[in-house]
Amino acid sequence: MTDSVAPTSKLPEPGEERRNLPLAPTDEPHQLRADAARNRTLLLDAASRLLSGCGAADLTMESVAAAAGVGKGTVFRRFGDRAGLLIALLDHREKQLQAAFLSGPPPLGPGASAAERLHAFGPAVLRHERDQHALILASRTDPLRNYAVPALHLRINHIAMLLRQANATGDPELLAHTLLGFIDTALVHHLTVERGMPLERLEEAWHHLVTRLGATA
Amino acid sequence: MTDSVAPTSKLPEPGEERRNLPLAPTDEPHQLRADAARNRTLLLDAASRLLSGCGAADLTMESVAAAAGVGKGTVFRRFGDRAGLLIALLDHREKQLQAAFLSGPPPLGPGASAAERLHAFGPAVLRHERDQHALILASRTDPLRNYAVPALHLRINHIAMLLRQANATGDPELLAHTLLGFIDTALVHHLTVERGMPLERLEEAWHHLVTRLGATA
DNA sequence: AGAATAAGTGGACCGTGGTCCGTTTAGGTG
DNA sequence: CACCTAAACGGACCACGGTCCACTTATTCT
Repeated sequence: MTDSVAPTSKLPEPGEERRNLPLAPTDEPHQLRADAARNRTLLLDAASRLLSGCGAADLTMESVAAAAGVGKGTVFRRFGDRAGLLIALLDHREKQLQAAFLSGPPPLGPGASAAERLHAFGPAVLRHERDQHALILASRTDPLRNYAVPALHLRINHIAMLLRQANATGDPELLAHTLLGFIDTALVHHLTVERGMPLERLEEAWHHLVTRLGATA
Repeated sequence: MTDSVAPTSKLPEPGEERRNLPLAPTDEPHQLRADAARNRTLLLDAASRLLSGCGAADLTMESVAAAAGVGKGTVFRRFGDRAGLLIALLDHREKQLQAAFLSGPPPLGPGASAAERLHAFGPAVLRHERDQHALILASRTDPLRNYAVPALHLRINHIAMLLRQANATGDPELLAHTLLGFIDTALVHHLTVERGMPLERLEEAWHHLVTRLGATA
């Protein structure tokens, strides 16, 4: 679980909502000092451990700090804020999914046609997110923050690329946003859990969408 | 400026359903006691006034209570939490938009074809939300909360209805979610403000989407 | 009218996220 | 090795959202 994460971002206060962050491209690739790196994994481990014993909502920054044997200030210095910590936690698990659609076997990975890969993408994400929904939802404090998460960019670019390969009509980037919006954790959770909609219905709708939007003119 | 807010409101909601969440504060129109109703408008007015003097992020519950001349507990009793207050504030302004697409003049309102109304809907919402984005984003603390807001249900049902009228293929409700997802405030703000995308590009993409998804089989 | 009761009120109180700043330490340099 | 600097640390501290509960008041009932 030694993966990188944004060290922090300036926390704005005066104006109003978040400014246009320079969009931390790759996470914190800046090599940390030895003790800092050690504490970082200590913290992530502690958080992960605590998380398996209580809901994400009950995870307090102080308890994580204590469990890791460091001061509270250290947690904030490293992860910026609570959401930052949770996102760092998610980032690690996300990598497995990324590997699957970037370089895994068809139909998700290369080797299948663009259309096939698009069709396979929805269900794959749907299932992946279902397992992580508690963490993901807990990490969404600021609605704009999502768009700063590198993992999302990767998905957008991936889908946009597949759409181009499939010769879809329209704006690939915006179509990608549309498709990803449909399998967004919050929406999916609302529909399946709160509204009791079967997952199959969502998957079917996904295929319909892909067929409609990804079709060649 | 300080707009006096309707004390309360029950909007006729077609297809009212689920209720497994701790009752959204906005939909408790069940007649309040006289003093409570008075304090409610006092609070909304105070909040609105304070908001025009500072960003939504700086609005504290205590300051609203003080400005309205009531205790802090009263604010929470009435609106549940901070998001509830902000949503109540938005709800009032939202009604104008609702009137426009429910009973206003074509092409947004009845009188135009379903397809025309769908095409007109996107730009209308896009503009409406642009004005309110600060408040809207500030009210989005809990990602699932959005789906409990009555205004969203109204939009969903409206779009789904238009899609049916237009004989669109696929699942009308899920298509409605897809379309609305594309014009979600957070996404639009991200694309236009943080990414500098011109609004026209979004509108164009909207028309493309509607054409693609709303088309008769 | 007065009694009964449900609804509303306010502010002390608490927990947690987030900040601040004086202190400590890693690790490079001569 | 001694020294120096930037990075990291920790925990006191603060502000704000949210809860609680003893008290007040509107409304209904007889």
